[in-house]
Amino acid sequence: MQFCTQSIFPWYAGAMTDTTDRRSRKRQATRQAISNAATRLFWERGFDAVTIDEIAAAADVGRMTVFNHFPRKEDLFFDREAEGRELLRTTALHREKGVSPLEAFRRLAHRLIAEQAPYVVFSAESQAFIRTVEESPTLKARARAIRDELAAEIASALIDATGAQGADPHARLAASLLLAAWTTAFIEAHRTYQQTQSAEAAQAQFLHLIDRAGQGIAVALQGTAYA
Amino acid sequence: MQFCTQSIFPWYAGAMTDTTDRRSRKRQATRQAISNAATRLFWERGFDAVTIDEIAAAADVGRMTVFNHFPRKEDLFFDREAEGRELLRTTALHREKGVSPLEAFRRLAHRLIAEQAPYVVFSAESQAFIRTVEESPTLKARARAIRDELAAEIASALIDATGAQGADPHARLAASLLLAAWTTAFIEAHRTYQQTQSAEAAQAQFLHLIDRAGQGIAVALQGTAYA
DNA sequence: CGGCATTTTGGACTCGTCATAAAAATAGAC
DNA sequence: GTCTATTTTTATGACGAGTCCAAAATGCCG
Repeated sequence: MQFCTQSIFPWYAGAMTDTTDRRSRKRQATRQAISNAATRLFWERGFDAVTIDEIAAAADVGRMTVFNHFPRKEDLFFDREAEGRELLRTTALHREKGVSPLEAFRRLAHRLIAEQAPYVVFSAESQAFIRTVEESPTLKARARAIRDELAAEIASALIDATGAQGADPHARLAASLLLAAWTTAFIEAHRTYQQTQSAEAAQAQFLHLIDRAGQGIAVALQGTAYA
Repeated sequence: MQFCTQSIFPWYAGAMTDTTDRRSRKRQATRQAISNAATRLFWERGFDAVTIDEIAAAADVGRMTVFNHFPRKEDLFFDREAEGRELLRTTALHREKGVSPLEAFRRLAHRLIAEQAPYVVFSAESQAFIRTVEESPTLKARARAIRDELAAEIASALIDATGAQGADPHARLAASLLLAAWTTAFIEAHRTYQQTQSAEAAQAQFLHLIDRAGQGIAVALQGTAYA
């Protein structure tokens, strides 16, 4: 598990790959050791101030082993991409009858908040997480890249979900607006939390912006299969 | 002038800094030489395949001189940030009476298309420009960063333009949605151009998406000073 | 010409990333 | 248990972007 999982979302730790044989278990163990060491160091000194060599040394492992498990340094920090991607895709695909994809995403936001899902938790720890990202140009760049990857995923999911023909530009517009809205809602909610130290206020801000943007995007996508 | 200016928007070349004394002139000359060399090499082999050393050698200049004029390698490619930023800011600030900021941006899009402004030109050359960016992870990352910088600029301009108090989250939501819409419109228009080889079709696609998104964003920002 | 500021330059250094090959650990077959 | 094949780890070396620093070249002005 990586920084964000360990520090912010501890309840997700461990047990995600089948560890049948000893080889897989050992591999997972070293991976874990590397991630733990990286997490601790990042937490102590920030992302950019920690070198791969230090992580390797702290994990008592060769430098190449680190790259073996985590192709990029940023992968030691952001590790929940796949899950988020999957969540978004299933939201678009498996939805109740008569609910538009856009409405499904709006409801997802409300559900995540209601369930206190890790993605939309506002706490001192999540604040530290945000700050760590903000302080590192590398992590900010990666965050932007992930945002675009998620937008592409949503666009593809929208096309798959509706089977719309020739409406790809609209799907990509919808995805782009959706991601922009979610990102902004998330950031602004965190800003609110930082100012008020109230998780409730932050959640309210998040949902307020999601709903506002949702209404607008629905109008923008009027006449398409997505709204 | 850099890659995009020289190759895509040649009519903007030259004459942007006052060259009173010989020192400034020489400095500008070396800067130009570096940029020209970089432009040619990027054009020939793509961005990532060219090293700073090669650029320096081609410009007959020391390696450090390159970094002296262009702090990052990407700055040799993207050089029109400031102008775009200024254009967006003035659009938000100096607009006709009774025209909302959002509507001002919509009209700007139509005006740029009508004037065949460099930003929204669709041609074989602009296509090559896009392709060069797409093929380089570094340039894609920089493009994303610029997008965020422009969004921040718009948000600040919106706040300045309306003098709205305590509505900053809405301003940032508006800016974020606006930039997402423009980016998508631009990309989709280029995609259309690539498929149809018709600049008219591309322009139509661009304006269609801008207008669609514009209507939606107006709804999203209903009740604020921005819509 | 000679002092002064700016610009240019070379060299050494850090860090992330990649390629390669060797070494170590492990699983399976006998 | 031993041998072999596969996987995993490791060391080494290289490359390129970016930074620091001190020295050298260049233009400016008295």
